[in-house]
Amino acid sequence: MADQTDCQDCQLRCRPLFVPMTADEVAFMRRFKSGEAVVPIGAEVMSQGQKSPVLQTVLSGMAVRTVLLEDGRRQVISFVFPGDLIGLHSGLMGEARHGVTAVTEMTLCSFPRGKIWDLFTNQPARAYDLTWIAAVEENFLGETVATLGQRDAIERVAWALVRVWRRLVALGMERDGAVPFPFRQQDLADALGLSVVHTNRRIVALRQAGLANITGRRLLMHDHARLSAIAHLDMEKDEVRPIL
Amino acid sequence: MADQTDCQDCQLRCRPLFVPMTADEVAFMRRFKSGEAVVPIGAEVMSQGQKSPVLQTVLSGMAVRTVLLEDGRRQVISFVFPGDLIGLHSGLMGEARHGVTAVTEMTLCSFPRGKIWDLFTNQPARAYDLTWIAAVEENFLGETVATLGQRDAIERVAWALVRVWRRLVALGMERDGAVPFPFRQQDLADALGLSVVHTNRRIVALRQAGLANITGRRLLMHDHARLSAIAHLDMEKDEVRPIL
DNA sequence: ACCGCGCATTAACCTGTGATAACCAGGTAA
DNA sequence: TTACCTGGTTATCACAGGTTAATGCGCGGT
Repeated sequence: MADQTDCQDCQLRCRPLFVPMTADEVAFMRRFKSGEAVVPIGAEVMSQGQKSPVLQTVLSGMAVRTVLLEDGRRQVISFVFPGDLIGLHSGLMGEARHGVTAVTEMTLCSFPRGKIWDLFTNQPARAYDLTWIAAVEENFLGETVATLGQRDAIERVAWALVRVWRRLVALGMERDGAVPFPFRQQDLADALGLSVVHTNRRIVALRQAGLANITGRRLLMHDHARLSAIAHLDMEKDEVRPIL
Repeated sequence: MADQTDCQDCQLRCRPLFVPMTADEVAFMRRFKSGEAVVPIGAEVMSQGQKSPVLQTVLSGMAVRTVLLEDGRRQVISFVFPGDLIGLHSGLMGEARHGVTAVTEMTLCSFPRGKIWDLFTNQPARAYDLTWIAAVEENFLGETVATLGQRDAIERVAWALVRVWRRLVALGMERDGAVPFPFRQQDLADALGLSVVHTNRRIVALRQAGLANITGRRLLMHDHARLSAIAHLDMEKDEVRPIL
């Protein structure tokens, strides 16, 4: 395991996006961590309807959280980025109600499910953070519901692009006005409740308006302010959040 | 405060819908509880954008959780029923991103925000439950996103009615094949991302098909199985959940 | 250098839902 | 009794977005 990241040296958790950990917490996480997993592009990190034996924090790579419907359609619940936690639901409740599929190769930091109780009894601060993470996620889903329920197509697409952009910028992944964008237009469409065709129409419109552009697996942001205005997202600084 | 419910005698938490509490937990909750609040019909339990000094469990009555958009439109994020927790977000993170408005008179069991930390340090089992509650809620919002993103109007309406029905039945509120339904069609429409007019068209269709009927602030369920099929909800037993 | 395949893009056509508006039923205030 | 208000119902018409299908294009494989 010489190639694994020691929590002590973990670059990810030091990003300003995340709440800093105390030395004590880092020490606990090192004991809590059971290993790392590498997931190839396109593979399922977690399958809908199954129990997951682990809780995982994304160290690198991206994924989509999806619900598969009986009739074959799917809904992308959310995009998954480095720092996000996977498996909390299935960890606490029974089986997972959604699946997680990697859209790039990913490395995951694994924590055994059996030790969660240990975390609650011995590390109240970490338990608090875990709840906080769940609350952040719930909050975000609330915004998603509002977007799908009330916004029209251009607004939805703009919203998704700005959300992805801001998150990756906060992670320090921006280079020359662009961030990685490994998602397909089909993923975007499934996330926004639109058809691929119409999603494409709207993306083209944004491109022609000179606001943003998706090309070569990258998202180029030309006018963050105007796009945010279309998305009805204010320009406030994103809040920090805990990381496991 | 002679008219307040003692946690010891609380009928609500004894419903089979909820995970039973140990005597020790009940004792803690009695100390944790700071009082009760009665909210009149139509009043705001919590306002969007404000800090809430308390965490509250609904003892009786119902509400809608809503997000107000700049342009005056609103999205109903979810309906709130007895046993639900209000204020977790604003309790952990800063201010609330959504508001809660009573659609009937409500009684709420209040817990001071300042004691949350106490809960995490001294009652790990209760802290675990709190996280569990957050996860259940998040899970439900995921289902909501899938519904708004992928379902058409009839399916959405059916979904909402079945969800409300099952929850109230689990709470023992069913009488003669009907449960209280204090929400307006406008609330339903705002929850499902439909116009009131179209929501009404679909409700009428369900009524004429003899599946369900909303009348006199009550929901009559005539064919739970068929309505569930339309809503793409399977007939499995609802899981239990913790209550604070 | 050519083939094949997954994605993006465009076009033509169709439909579910929204917007508007008018009307109705029941509750309540005077 | 009347007037008024809230919430539900119905009809008409327009359009955002869905559906289908054909075309283009870049890239890895042979």
